[in-house]
Amino acid sequence: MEEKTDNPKKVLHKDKTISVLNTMPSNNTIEELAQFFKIISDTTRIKILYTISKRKLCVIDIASAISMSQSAVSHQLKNLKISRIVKCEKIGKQVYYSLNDKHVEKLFSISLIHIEEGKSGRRK
Amino acid sequence: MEEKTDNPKKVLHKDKTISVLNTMPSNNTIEELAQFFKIISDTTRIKILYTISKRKLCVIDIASAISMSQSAVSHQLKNLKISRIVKCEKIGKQVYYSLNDKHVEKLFSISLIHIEEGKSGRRK
DNA sequence: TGAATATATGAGCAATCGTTCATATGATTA
DNA sequence: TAATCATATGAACGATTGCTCATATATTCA
Repeated sequence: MEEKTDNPKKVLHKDKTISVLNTMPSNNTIEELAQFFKIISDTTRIKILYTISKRKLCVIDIASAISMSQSAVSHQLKNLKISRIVKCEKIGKQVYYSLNDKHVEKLFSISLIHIEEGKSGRRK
Repeated sequence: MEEKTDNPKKVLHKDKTISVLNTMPSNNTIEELAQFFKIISDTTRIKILYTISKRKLCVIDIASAISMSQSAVSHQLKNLKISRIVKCEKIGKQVYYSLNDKHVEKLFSISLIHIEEGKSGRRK
């Protein structure tokens, strides 16, 4: 599961490619990076994160705010919780969810800048 | 394709959920955010981005550096190019790819911090 | 205790994704 | 021009994902 096809074939610039490997994180770290971006790459989860970014909310309020079913939201909250991006707190019958990671909002704002720049650069 | 199931059911705290909607980006923007995170949520693409982060490289050098087939890398470079995260420059037979987005490296470093913090918080 | 409410979860299904394989395209060189 | 090299691409296939539906669990309240 480490390396896929061992397919070295040819290298045009061996010296360059070797030096690149020094800055490359370990396979394990790359896998964690990918996993983290995957969790914030779904529109439902992004909406959930925005919804609870200001204050903690219970599941049906989140579902109502983003017009998704309770079940769908609950499933995604579970994923977000496993990834330690949200935390929850049970009060009576309700479970209140809130952000557990101060980095997510920063990632969103940086990425929105990226998106906006892409738009202005794409004008014809 | 805009709203999925229109399933309002009940709202426990209507005042809270309404105020949340003010900070929520448009559906279109959310979709673009999701698309952007999706493109950097694959290990092959992350490795490619790290590989070309220092200097531009041609396809087979990238493939060699990350031990993936030329075809797989070429397919993913196409995706990265469509998303405007990399740019390319043809010189003779080779096509040299490089980063087109200064934000990606920042996202990686912030995310690595998130991952590291997660690890230290998880100790028992 | 029983009904109602809030949340969680398993199964199933359609859609998306990333790879391989085969081959096409485009550029250089003998 | 023919052979070779670098890259791109379409089809196919397996794996993953996110939803719905039905139902389980847990808490409150009458």
